[in-house]
Amino acid sequence: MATMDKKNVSMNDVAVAAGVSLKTVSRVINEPDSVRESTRDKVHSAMEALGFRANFAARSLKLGRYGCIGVVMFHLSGGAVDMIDGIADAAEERGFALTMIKKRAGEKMTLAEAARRMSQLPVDGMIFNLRQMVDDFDTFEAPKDLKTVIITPMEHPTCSTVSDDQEGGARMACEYFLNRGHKNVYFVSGKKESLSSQCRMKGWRAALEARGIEPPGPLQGDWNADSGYAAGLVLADKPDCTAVLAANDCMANGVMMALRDKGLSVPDDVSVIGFDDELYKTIPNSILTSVKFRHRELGVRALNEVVAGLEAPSSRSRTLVSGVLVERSSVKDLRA
Amino acid sequence: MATMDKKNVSMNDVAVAAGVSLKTVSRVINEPDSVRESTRDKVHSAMEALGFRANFAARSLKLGRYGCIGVVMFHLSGGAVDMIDGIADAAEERGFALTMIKKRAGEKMTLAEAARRMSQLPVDGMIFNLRQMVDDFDTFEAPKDLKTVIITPMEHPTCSTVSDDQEGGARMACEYFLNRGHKNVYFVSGKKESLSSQCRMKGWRAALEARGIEPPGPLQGDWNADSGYAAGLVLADKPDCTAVLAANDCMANGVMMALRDKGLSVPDDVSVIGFDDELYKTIPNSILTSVKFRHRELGVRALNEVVAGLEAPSSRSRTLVSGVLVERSSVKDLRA
DNA sequence: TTGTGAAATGACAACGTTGTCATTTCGTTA
DNA sequence: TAACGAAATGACAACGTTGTCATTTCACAA
Repeated sequence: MATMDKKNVSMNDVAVAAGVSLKTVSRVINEPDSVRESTRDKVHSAMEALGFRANFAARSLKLGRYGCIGVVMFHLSGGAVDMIDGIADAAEERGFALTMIKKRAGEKMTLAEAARRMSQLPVDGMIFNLRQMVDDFDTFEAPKDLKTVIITPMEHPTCSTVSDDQEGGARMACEYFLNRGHKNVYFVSGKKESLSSQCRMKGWRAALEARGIEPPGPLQGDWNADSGYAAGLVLADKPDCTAVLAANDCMANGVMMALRDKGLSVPDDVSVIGFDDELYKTIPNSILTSVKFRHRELGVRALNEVVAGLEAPSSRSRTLVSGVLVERSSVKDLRA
Repeated sequence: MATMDKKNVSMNDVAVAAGVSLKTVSRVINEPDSVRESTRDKVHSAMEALGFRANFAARSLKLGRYGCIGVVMFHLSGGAVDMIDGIADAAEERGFALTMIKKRAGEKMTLAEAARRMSQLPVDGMIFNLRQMVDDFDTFEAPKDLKTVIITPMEHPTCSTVSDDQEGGARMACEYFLNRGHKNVYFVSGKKESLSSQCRMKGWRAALEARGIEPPGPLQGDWNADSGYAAGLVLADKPDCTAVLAANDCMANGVMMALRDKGLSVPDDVSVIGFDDELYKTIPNSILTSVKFRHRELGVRALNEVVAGLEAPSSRSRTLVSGVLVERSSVKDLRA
């Protein structure tokens, strides 16, 4: 059979089969309006019959671009799904595909290393998803011809960055407490090395200090419910504790369970706010008020920033995506 | 400056700068041992000085392969993170990068459509992550030159498939109940259109029927805790209900909360098993026994299957990754 | 019919690599 | 020193597209 003769069908094969020139086949694909309808049909039939598929490599070589955005996942956690979702949807919409690589578990990857690997791949620009500190963060310089956007709460000297406003979210939650008559707010942190946890803590601290309140020592957690429970047991014994901000919903739930086990009621005795708004998925009739970040939106913004910067890779911007306070009934208004 | 003269530095530029031929530069990159050390050093310095980076398109064009595996996410849910993690790690290890596209929300994507889009991208093979039914599943034929692996519980006539053994996991959980003296097992399902839910239900049914037990009508849930709670309220009124299998942990938790609110104790009055083993993250001191699937392993297997099939795209295999029962204390042994 | 300008098509080079094969250089031995 | 084989290097074509520019075909008016 004719189709078995060659491994790959090229435009030339199609051209011969259709009795036209190579260039005409190219035109049928890239500027169909410029070729007569009868010719177009011939070419289309030939493509169909031979099973032609344009060669990505040749095309990119000629065009000098790939139509792909690189994504480096330094960290792949729960919220990452929504972010990838946002990145992928936005990419799709703008006609880009994603090329992804990941830091291996245990491996220590620097920004420079990530950039080096990415620049061997078919990408026009790249996004780094960076949730922890990395050695060469401040000294890193992105390749001059490859627009680079870093998703991180820290500011970078030369690259564009995009981030949730974690600090602002924490501040918002704190002020929510304070505006309802609470005199102080305790804080349960996530893992020490997590930038999210650090930012949330920073916002909490700032909000209290802005009102002249000395922040009490934060309690160290590890994101999971058990560590929240342990913190809750400690907090239950503090008479001045009327408000607790936990760095995520799981720990907030742990805190609430501990308080309950100690005979205290939420929100009547102690008010609680968490982060990420995901407890309702697991707990029926959940009452937990929570700060929710729009991970999807974050991804969309990051991708748009890359695409916008393709022509001017050295441009630099900083985008913050605000959080939202999802109100339920875990906070008591003490003024009432 | 010399570095500003050209947009992209080619091997030719390096060759001229180093005073060697184009081919020698190529050799320094691909077979360094075949070039004298002094020459190698000259070339390396030149590459450094000019900031040379090999052109992916040209290289792929010549080699006829990309070193990339395509991933199509028809569905991007919680467990997907671990799976992507597995795929990415395995890819990394074998020297492949990932090229990813995603079905847009609301868009209706068929396998043929996904294959068509992927074959325009730089990929040597592809993985479809398919968690719901799709119109052309049975009629789909993968491109002959592009190894295709589908992650799905259904068998496919021509493509290789990889899946968790969801049915087996459900059977295992059921038998766990039955072996401990339970005479019947109730089932709370996930969303109707989910293949996971359907498979889990099928396994539950099979396990009961194998012992000559008529399965009671399943209760319809939607994966979230509230639907589990509703189911739990119904089950609390059934005197013969001693064992409940919920299609995920969130609903299992809902069931347990409802039972408790109705004055029943878990496991003393009713035993419960869930799926996914994630409740411990959210609930302190969680007692829920759960069937856990190894999503990461699933991803690894899928990638390995693609890579193994690169040379023989039409080969076909079926891989099942077994689940694990994580025992806690939510099941009572009635024989004791 | 012929002439005209616009529309349609084609020939050829170029993108930056790697494979093939020829040539040069080198270290050794006669 | 000459001759030799092995090691190192180079010249050139090829991969499958798209851009440039030249050529052919067409519809229409004279």
